[in-house]
Amino acid sequence: MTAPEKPAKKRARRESRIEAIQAAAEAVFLERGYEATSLDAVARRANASKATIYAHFGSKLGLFEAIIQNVIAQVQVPLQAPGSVPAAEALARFGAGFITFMTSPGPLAFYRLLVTKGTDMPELAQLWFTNGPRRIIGIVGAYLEDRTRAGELDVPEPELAAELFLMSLRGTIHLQALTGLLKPPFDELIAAKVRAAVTMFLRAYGKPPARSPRP
Amino acid sequence: MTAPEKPAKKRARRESRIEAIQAAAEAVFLERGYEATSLDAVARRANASKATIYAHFGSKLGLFEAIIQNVIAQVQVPLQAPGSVPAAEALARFGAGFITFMTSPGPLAFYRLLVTKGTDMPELAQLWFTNGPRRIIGIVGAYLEDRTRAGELDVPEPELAAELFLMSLRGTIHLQALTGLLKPPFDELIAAKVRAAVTMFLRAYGKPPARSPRP
DNA sequence: GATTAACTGTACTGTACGGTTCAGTTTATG
DNA sequence: CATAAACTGAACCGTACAGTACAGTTAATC
Repeated sequence: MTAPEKPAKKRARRESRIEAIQAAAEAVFLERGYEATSLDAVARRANASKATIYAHFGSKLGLFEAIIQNVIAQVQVPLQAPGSVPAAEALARFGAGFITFMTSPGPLAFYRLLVTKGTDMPELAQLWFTNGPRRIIGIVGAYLEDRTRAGELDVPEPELAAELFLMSLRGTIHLQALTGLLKPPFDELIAAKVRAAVTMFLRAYGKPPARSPRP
Repeated sequence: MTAPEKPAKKRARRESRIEAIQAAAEAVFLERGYEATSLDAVARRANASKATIYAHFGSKLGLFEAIIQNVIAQVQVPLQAPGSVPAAEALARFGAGFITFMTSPGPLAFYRLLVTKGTDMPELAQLWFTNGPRRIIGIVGAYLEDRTRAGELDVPEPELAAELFLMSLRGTIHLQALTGLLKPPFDELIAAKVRAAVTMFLRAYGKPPARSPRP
């Protein structure tokens, strides 16, 4: 067996083309959805030719799956690691970060894609769920557990409580943003909703500073 | 002007054809999505001809919008009007009814349609939002307000609390069902989640029977 | 039973798109 | 500078589909 020995610059150019195609495809898929996206449009946007697309990705579906995988791998939800702030403040930051992310254009479009094509690609849907929602819930859950151990909160099932807290925020704002009923910016709306959710959460799981301690 | 005087049986037949087409179109649209639905398939399923479809609905988009409107008008979310049961029980029924509905096949498919085409038809999206989420939240909110007045609960902002409660249920189960990661039945999962949400809600807004009254 | 509204079935048009082919060009390699 | 890998651009094939046209049929009306 002779090793193919791919020369460096050839490989670099090749990958730069692949990246250009991926970037263009991501944009078009997110903007128009799977079915409404034509590979001619992708090629045009990438300054590439359809032949190259097919050489690298094999088919429209292949390209799509590569894009999805890529987006999942690259996305980073901005999660403020809480320093030494009160739980109310930390929760508010978690909540605001989460819902702001969920309602921003990219993630909204990605959510639409996943919701429509997810059933055809279970492994990718699973990957998304693990890397996205599950991971975020895990982070907040860990925080709740930590604060419970520290005596600041009293959360018997941190993971479950984290899910309820975060998901309660994915409420009407998300629905309205998804269906285009609400146009950005909705910072004030978000702030109000977060305040309400934190209040409810602390009424349930907080330890009131000095008055009426829970038995 | 001579009044057209539509005779009864002609009109009946006409409307029966329209209904057949609507039923077929609803099924195909829900199952395959807007783009992937062909009017030939709809015609076949309705035992109708494309000409008739176009005579009644004008275009594919026209048919689609009629279907959406029809579904919104006909849907009834099963909301148990709570009799004289404790709030915990009433909330559990509200919650279970809500999430069971949200994760059943028809509503899931409808949600997918709305999420992908909603931005193109703002009036219909608005109609859905008003007749669906907003209405349900209103019903639960009214219940919470009533129980608060009756002294069984202590909910300062009933509408907001209702939203948080219901939306917290639309959590991972809904996400997984949407993306095909979870196949029915998930009654046990739902029951567990509902129990958790009710517990959290009552910790926040309930009046503990005898011990440690809130100030 | 003649008239007519509504419908079916089929064939057709035009177009858009997934995928392929290929001739010619760019660009790194040795 | 000759070679070869990778790419472009454009033409092309087959198919699927929105929408139209129309000839023939069903069925209600008077």
